[in-house]
Amino acid sequence: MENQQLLHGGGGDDEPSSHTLPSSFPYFPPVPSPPPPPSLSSSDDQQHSTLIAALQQPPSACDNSSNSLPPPPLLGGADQLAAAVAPMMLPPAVDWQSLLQQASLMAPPVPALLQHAGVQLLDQSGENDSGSGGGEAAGSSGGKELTKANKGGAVRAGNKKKVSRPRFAFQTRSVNDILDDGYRWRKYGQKAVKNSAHPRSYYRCTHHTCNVKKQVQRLARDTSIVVTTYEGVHNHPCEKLMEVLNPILKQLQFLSQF
DNA sequence: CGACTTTGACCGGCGC
DNA sequence: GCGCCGGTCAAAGTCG
Repeated sequence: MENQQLLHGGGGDDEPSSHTLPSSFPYFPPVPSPPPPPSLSSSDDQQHSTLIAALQQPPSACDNSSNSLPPPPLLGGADQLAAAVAPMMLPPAVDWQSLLQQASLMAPPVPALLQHAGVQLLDQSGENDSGSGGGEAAGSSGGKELTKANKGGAVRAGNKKKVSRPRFAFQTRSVNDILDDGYRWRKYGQKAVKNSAHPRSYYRCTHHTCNVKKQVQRLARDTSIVVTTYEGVHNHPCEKLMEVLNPILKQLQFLSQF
């Protein structure tokens, strides 16, 4: 698991549904020269042959949870930030705490830092709905007040059509299903998926104002590969990230006084 | 006791 | 119209 890899590949019938992410997808910070889009091959064989992009980040201090997956994104971000900032003399007036909080809000750790790590996301999707980002909080308001008659698919129907939200997926090679991305998730469902011996699990961010969801599923053909699909944008900072960064921030603030 | 997981049921979308 | 499928709900169970 230490050699967990982040993989990239095209869509397949045994993978979570996914689509090409529009360039305007707000999840990611601007990237100077975006990597070529994943070649979405319809061929199942080719699909696996496109698995690439081994993660080059060191294991994360942020990864202290039950699962052994390094949350590369988080750590990479923290490390990179510290490495970039530490050598500089910092003006004491800078509010690093709020800066990082903003950064955390604007660029959720997983996708953004994956890109920092040189990893191509396997599969990014999101038919830009107008409510990405801030819209997530609004979207969460309707969910809890569903009557029994409205449960299930009625949620989507109630919001007009199928409400598309920012989505992206990536593959990791790991024995653990759950990728510790620094956020807290609550499992709310599990379904057997057609053509796959492994069920798909559904998780929701436990933050009360956040309605981000993710799906976790193993590939049918290569059970060592876990496909994680995120849907939505966190509207709150990553708790674990802030935990990791707080000591660094304090040091930086201290050093910046000289 | 609260937070979380499990699991069967329910619902809408979609293809035939 | 019907049946399959994916996604979600919520009660019951589990855990710390």
